[in-house]
Amino acid sequence: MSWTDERVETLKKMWGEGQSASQIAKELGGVTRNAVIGKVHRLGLSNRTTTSTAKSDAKPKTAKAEPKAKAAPKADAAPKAVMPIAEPTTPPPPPSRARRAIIPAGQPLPPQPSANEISPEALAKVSEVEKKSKKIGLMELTERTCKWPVGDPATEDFWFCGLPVKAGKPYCEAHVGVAFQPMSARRDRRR
DNA sequence: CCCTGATTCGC
DNA sequence: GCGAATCAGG
Repeated sequence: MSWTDERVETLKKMWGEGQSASQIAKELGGVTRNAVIGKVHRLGLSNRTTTSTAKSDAKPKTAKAEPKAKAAPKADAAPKAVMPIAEPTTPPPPPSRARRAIIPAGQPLPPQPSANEISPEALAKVSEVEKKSKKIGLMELTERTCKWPVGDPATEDFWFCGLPVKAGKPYCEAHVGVAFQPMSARRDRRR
């Protein structure tokens, strides 16, 4: 496969949307995530503030025998005024509601943690995922199983999602979606 | 172990 | 220009 205009455009679009390289690669097909990343770099639209591997130190196998004199470390302590973009997530509502089990088993309490008004799409996705969930018990939770609780802790109708977590996060992709709101779709909660 | 992006370098 | 191999981090 080659990088046709269309493909490049899809790449740009998805990358812009914050899609991961692997997702993009999967979408495009015929390419690996490496190819995608490589292309992204060549296109110049790389840094998206992610795995800030701002290391200028990459040592490939074949050590380049270039005793390059290291540039003197900049003494300019640029006062990085990083600030704004740091409020993207809203980790409010997840799960674990240690509610007193005084609730009539199987009655009125579907109030899923965040079933308020998260993005409908996200919720829909969650519902979908719940069907596929492994329905694992507390004991089966591991470092990489989604720890999103499903059902009512007060009943037998309770389990954990158990799907593979999304790199680093405690939940699977779908649940990360509802746990970490992008910050929009959240305004307007005035009662 | 899973995933992520970043970089290098032979092609 | 391309992307596998590799690196580095979560």
